[in-house]
Amino acid sequence: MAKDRTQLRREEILEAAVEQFTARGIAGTRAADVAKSLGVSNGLIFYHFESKNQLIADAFAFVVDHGLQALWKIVEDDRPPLERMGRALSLYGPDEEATGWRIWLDAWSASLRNDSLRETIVRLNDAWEEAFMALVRDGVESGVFSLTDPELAVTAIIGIMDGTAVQAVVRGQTDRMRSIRRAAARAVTEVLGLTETDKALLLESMSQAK
Amino acid sequence: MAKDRTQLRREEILEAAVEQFTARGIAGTRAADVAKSLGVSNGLIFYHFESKNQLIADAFAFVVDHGLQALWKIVEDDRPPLERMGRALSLYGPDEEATGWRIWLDAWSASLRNDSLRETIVRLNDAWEEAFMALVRDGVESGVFSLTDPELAVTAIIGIMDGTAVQAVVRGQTDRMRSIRRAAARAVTEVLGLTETDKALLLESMSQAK
DNA sequence: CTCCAAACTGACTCATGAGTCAGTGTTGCC
DNA sequence: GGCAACACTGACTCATGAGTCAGTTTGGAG
Repeated sequence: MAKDRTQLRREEILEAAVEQFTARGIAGTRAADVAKSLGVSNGLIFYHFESKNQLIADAFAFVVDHGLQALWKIVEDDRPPLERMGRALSLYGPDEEATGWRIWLDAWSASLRNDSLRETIVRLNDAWEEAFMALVRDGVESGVFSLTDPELAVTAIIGIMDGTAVQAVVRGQTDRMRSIRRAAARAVTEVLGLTETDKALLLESMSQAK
Repeated sequence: MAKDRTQLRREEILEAAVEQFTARGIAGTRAADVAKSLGVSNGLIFYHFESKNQLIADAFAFVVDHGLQALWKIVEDDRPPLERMGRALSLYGPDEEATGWRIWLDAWSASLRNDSLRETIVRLNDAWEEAFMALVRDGVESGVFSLTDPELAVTAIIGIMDGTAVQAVVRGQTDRMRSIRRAAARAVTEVLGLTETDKALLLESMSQAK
């Protein structure tokens, strides 16, 4: 099932759109920006997508699908739970520039007026929850994590990560932000109920680049 | 120091603007909407505010100032720390409809392109951190909270609350949301290291309306 | 009461950007 | 190699909404 010409072009446009959204924000991106960045005509965008709103929704569905593929590769790996958790957390959490997260603040806001985008976001959130839940259960089963209520732990972890991301985007790279980031990482190890050795290990793997 | 005519009008406009932002979103609100809701002319908005961006920034500064006043009233009260924490959390956290939070998702996103708004948001975040820090210290001092690192606890609490708010806005009032909300509230009691009795008390006071 | 400055009006300009469409180029199938 | 069908172009329309401005009203100081 080789992707046909149209399919390839659509994906090219989606990738370019995401790039532009990241750089200019969703509202700040004109259809023409996407076209220009690909060296194609304005009209082509609307040849392949019904409207700008649809392009936005499709673009997010596209990144979400790719992100989730990467996530499941980590979760279903046969490495020890602690390492998988570290990898999942650094995939999820904001990097130093928080570039990847800017787009999500935009998406949250845009989802209030774009139902299909909202559905994509909920799908993403559900998947991450499920993934963290699987990881937490594995860790508890193998005795590395020590906690009583996985759901509570997962909610806390996701909340801490989202919250840190928001701060990271709004505050940028400041001293205050660096200390928040550290505190957040340590709070997660706390939630998981790790031994001191394992805390250090997790922090180590979280601070590594993807 | 009676507020003069101009000052009053400015505040009227700011209030109306916030109302409109909540209902239509920041990007979806036209200067004309604000004017219309007050029954004044379009031009008056620009007589009192230099630009729409400035109106946005000033409107947020306005709600922030009011919110923070309410916050400090709670923090500096002479009630026991547990009760003050409960009150602060229910002031901060999203209510059932999460209406109050929609505007913040918009604000985060808009702050990426509005520096003065960004500064307001950082000021707000700093103030909440300071407030929670004070509450946590008081609670630890009086022996009600049992935790080793206040900064870590505050980062976790704010993260959990922000994260829950994001979910609440995106998911709306669903069953999944209700369970997330419960898990989040309990995760906070966990972070504070409360006794079973105090956990129940805090949950009680958090679930009460403002 | 008079008069001036400040508050206010609303019709206007102007830039912007989504979406259209008539026409051109390209592919690959018969 | 001819001819659909599809991919693509780019100049165009059109709605929208921020911001302007010349003129009008108002309120309060003298």
